[in-house]
Amino acid sequence: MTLRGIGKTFGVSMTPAREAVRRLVADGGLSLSSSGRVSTPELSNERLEELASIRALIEPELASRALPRAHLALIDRLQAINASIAECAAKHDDVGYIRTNLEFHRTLYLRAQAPAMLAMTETVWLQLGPTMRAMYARLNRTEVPHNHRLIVAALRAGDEPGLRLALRSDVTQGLRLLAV
Amino acid sequence: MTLRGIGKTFGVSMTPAREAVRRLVADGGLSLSSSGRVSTPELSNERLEELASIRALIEPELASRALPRAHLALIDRLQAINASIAECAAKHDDVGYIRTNLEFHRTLYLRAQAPAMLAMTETVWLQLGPTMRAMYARLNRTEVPHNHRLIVAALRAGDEPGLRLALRSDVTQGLRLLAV
DNA sequence: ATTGGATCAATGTGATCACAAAATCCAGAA
DNA sequence: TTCTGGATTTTGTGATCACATTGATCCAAT
Repeated sequence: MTLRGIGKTFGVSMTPAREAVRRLVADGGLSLSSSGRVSTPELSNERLEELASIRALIEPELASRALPRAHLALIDRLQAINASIAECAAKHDDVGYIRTNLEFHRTLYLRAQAPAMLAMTETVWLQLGPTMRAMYARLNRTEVPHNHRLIVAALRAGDEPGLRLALRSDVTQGLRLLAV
Repeated sequence: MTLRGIGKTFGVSMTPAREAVRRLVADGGLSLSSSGRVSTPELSNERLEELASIRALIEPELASRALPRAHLALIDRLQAINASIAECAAKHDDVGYIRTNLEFHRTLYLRAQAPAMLAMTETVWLQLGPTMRAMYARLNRTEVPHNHRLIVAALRAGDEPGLRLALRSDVTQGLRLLAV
């Protein structure tokens, strides 16, 4: 990927392309080598564990804050997203699976009215992006994650401890698969 | 603050200055209005509470991870930093107080070997920067925070629950002062 | 055929320019 | 004195350029 190429792709000059790339680098979504060349960052196992821990810390908190504001329409919408996830899993559409999976989380967290936490979480997602992609590719999921159903159930029941636990499991589950 | 002015200050052109500013904006340290003008972001009480919550979530975790690696030299160094904090407090040097205060935390967290968490925490600090400045200015501290002494004591004793509690208190203490 | 270096193309960085939009300023009138 | 409206300056954005550095390619010698 070259700056000039990116610029030409989007019909702009080098300057905006450079700025966008630098922002991605600043957020950790891309890493730039010593010579300024960009590449997808290689995540060590330690860093992965760290990022998963951050998710495990923040996302249950976001869910807790969303819980009192979660009305029925939201829960139904989450269930619909789960259906989409199942669909992607059936079609072996990895990138769709990941995208709808994150959409599930984001939809829930948007209700938390905590933009800073959400932004932080999305930064972590961005950094996990390439690795998640590689991970789910060799996983061959075939159904919606069990924890997502637990999350919806806990929301319906207003069960905060159960919600936090389900989220923690859902978030750290991916790591366990990679630790093999 | 103008881009051209910043560039001239550092002896560079507009381009690097612009890039630096945009990076600060991306990290939340500055906010840019609709017309691209930069300004120090106005933190609402809700956002402040949120940022404090993030600190309360991540920083005890960082301290926990640093605890098993904390040798005596580190603890002595933390105590020395506490002395510096007391010095700044005595001289009513607000910005020095804040800086050494954060240096205390960063010194501890560096031992955690968790760069992603540390980066995340520093992002939060960056966002809190202007508000902390205003807060401590009208506070007129005169001595080192009690919680810092508790932190050092917990480190010496290897008391993880105490360490987490002390950190949580130290981090959320500032918020309480502002909620007045 | 392989390897070594030398040349060359390509890319990122920083500077400068043109332009549009926004802010400031100044004059004039109520 | 204060408000208003236009003119001027300022400022951010995007484009283009010059340059240094890096990676690649190619040719020659073993």
